[in-house]
Amino acid sequence: MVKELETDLLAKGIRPTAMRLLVLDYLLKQSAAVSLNDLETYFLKADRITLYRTLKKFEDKGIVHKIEDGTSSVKYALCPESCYGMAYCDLHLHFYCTQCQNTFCLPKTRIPELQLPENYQPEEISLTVKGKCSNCS
Amino acid sequence: MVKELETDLLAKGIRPTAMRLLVLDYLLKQSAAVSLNDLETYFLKADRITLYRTLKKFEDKGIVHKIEDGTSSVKYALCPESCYGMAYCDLHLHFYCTQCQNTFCLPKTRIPELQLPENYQPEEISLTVKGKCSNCS
DNA sequence: GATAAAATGCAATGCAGTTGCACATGCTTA
DNA sequence: TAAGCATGTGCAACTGCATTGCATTTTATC
Repeated sequence: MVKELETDLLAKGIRPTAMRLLVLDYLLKQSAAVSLNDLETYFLKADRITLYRTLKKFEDKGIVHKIEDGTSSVKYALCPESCYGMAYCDLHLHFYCTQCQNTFCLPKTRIPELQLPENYQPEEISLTVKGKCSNCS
Repeated sequence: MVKELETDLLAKGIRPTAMRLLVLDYLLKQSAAVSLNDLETYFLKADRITLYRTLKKFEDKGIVHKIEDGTSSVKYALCPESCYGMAYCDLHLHFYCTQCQNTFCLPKTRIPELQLPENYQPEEISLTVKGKCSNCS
C-alpha cells in the first residue's frame, strides 16, 4: 500500500518522504477538497510550513489542483487520473456547500462552452457553485 | 451632476457624504473592476478604512458587487441597472486579463445552464475566466 | 441650535500565505 | 561505508489584506 503511494510520488518526480506519504494517503481518503488548516488539524504533530510546502509541491507536480471557492482559505484536491497539465482540471467545476462548508470537485460536470465577446481570449476557466450538496439538501 | 449621484445614493438608502460621492463618481468612470488598493492609490488623501467601509456599504446596499477573480485582492464593480438583489449579478461572468491585470464584468455574457449531479442545489454561481481581454489580445 | 444616529480616522488585531535560514535527512559517488 | 551535496523540515519572522474598537466628527431631525 505504502509502496504504491511511493511509486505514485516517484512517478511524478517527488521524493516519497514520510510526511508526503501521509499527506497523500490523507488526500486519497477525502471526498471534499482540503485546506491547509484541515491538514494542520489532522496532523497535529506536523509543522504547518511543511504541510504548506507539501501542498505546493504536489500542486507543482500536478498531483493536486488549487481551488478558490470564495472562502478565505484556498483548498486543494487530487487531480483526476486523466488530468494532464491542468488542461483537464480547468474544465470541471467546484461546488461549495453552504451548510457543511465542504468543497467538492465535480469532475464529471464539464463547464459548458462559453460565448465571450469578440477578441476576448480565454486561457483558464474557474467555475464555483455555492449551494447545498447532496448530503445536505 | 453631483445632485444626480446624491439622489442615486439616497434612493438606495445611503447617506450621500462627500467621500461616497467621490467614490461613486470614480466607480462610474471605470471600465474595469476596482480593488480597495485602486481606490487608495487614486484617493491619496483618503483613509483606507473609510474607503473599505464605503465599498462594504455599497455592496450591502446593492450598488456594487464583489468579484473574486483569483488574485489576492477582492474587487468591486457597479451592478448593472437591472441588478436586483444579486439575482442578476450571479448570472454573468468576470474576465481577468493576465496582461493588463484588469478584471472586467461581462454582463451580457450569461452563464449557460449547468447540469449538476443529483441533489446538488445551486444557490450562487461564480464564473471567472482568465485570458487576454479585447485590448490586449 | 440641540440631540441622536451615522460616518470617519486612527490604532490595533487577526489570519492566511509566504520567506529566510539553520539543521536534519536522504541520495550519490568515490 | 564515508563524504559530500541536494533536498526536506522546523522554527521564527514578515507580509498583505481584511476587519474591529473606539474616540471624534459630521449629518439628519426636531
